[in-house]
Amino acid sequence: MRIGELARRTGVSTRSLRYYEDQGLLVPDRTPGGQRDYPEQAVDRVIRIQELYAAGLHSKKIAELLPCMRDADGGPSEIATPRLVADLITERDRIDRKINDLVNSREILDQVIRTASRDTAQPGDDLQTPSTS
Amino acid sequence: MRIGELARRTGVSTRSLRYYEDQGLLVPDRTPGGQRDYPEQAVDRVIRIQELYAAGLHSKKIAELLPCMRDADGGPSEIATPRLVADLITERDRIDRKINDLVNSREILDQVIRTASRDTAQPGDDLQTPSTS
DNA sequence: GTAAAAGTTGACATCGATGTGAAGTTCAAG
DNA sequence: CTTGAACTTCACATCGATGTCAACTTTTAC
Repeated sequence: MRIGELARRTGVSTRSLRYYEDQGLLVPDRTPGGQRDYPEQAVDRVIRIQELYAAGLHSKKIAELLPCMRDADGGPSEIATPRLVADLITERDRIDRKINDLVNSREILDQVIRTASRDTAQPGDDLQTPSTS
Repeated sequence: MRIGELARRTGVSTRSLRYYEDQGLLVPDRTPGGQRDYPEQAVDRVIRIQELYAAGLHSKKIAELLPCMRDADGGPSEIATPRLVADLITERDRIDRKINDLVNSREILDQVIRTASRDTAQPGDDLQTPSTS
């Protein structure tokens, strides 16, 4: 498929898709005319890339990581080098800390919300507060 | 206390502390000579500010939020306006999504780590993988 | 009083994914 | 063949907290 369709189907801008190529994350074939031609499998990959970006990984680390992940089409996945594994463990720890921070901040926010909701509640207000789970 | 001590005690750079003042997050008194003079309570506040930054809130939102939080010294906390509460609920939802994303990514990372550890394990390697909790 | 340490303001730099706009090319449909 | 949509490359802009450097002032210690 061409870049426009991939963008539509993943919700990622064409600008970003080209950037991913630049970073070596997703290198498509080219049509005779020079346009990008992505395989069906690119959709999943783009989504995975976005997830890893969301986790705070940088392009370079993602580029190293991707070949070590089993693709949906089951290509042979490379084995991470000890060097990469060490990096990933560092990242995992960072993510763990981040999750803890977020849970903590969420609690803080929620407390303010609950306080305000209690103190300003009007008859008919919905008093439900979503559970933390 | 002066800015250097506050920086040392919170682990936040003096640059950032001045920036917080600029954003109206933490406005200290001044000594006759013009130097910043922070109350003891500033330590807690700086930490809280950092937590909120870590949660992805921007200065402006934090500035609105801070007066609504009960201080350690128990000053009277303002009640959040309905407008702010709506914003905070949006932020809380965003944080919830972010937490879910992170947990997901953590799992992905962990899988690669576990796979590599299994496939490259040497006699004597520590096979423990920290639990997700 | 003098020097060093710590403070002040102001300006400019950084990082990295993404937005945006220009100028030109390819593709698809009439 | 022609037209417009979709694509190409290239360049520059953005956002926001923080780093960094310069020139100057205040505080502290001797």
